[in-house]
Amino acid sequence: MNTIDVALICKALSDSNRLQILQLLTEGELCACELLEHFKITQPTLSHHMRVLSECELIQNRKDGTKMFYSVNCETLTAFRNLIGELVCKK
Amino acid sequence: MNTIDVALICKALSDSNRLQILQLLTEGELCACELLEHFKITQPTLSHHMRVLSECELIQNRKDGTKMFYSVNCETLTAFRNLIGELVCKK
DNA sequence: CCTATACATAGATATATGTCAATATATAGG
DNA sequence: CCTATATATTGACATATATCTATGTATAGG
Repeated sequence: MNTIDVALICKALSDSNRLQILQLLTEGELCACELLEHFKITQPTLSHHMRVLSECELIQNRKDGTKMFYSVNCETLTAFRNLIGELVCKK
Repeated sequence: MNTIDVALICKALSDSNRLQILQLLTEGELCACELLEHFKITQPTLSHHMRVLSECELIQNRKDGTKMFYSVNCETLTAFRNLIGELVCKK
């Protein structure tokens, strides 16, 4: 993961709705309909946010019947967390 | 620091130039003219980026003669790093 | 089949953003 | 004072983004 990848993930997390979605998903898998209940946005807007989070590979999805279940992509999140963790103030 | 603050910092770091600026500044204080040498952008564009980084309090500045020296705001960076560090995949 | 549910896509709109050229401001040196 | 250097500000422009309404698609149940 390089600087551009990290910037892309930061962009995905630069919206507070998406940041909260990721926080919710770290607790476990949720379907779009469950996520939607937590926000004051419409279903298409949530769908847009899920796409943004998917495109930078922060989350993955699984279809079950009519429901789409989303979960954290642990590999990407861990790599991102580690790179941000290296931003240490050397004073 | 709440979710909105974290999202604001992520937005500041969603540009790869700004992310690299922060990385450079973690190594120590630099003036704008020194920072400018690292990028293929004009001076006004750099000035704009420094303002964005300043507005979310990721960096601070100090004037010395005609030069403006920038450095990391350790308190903000540490708080941000810790909050991102809490985004752990619970599988 | 028909309908309801869950989700995605398309299109529109207002706003934000990254960039530059041009200009303004401030300071140091002679 | 005048000039050079360093930086900030302004204004313009093209692009991206967050959001909505309307519509399409797929699946489950009767």
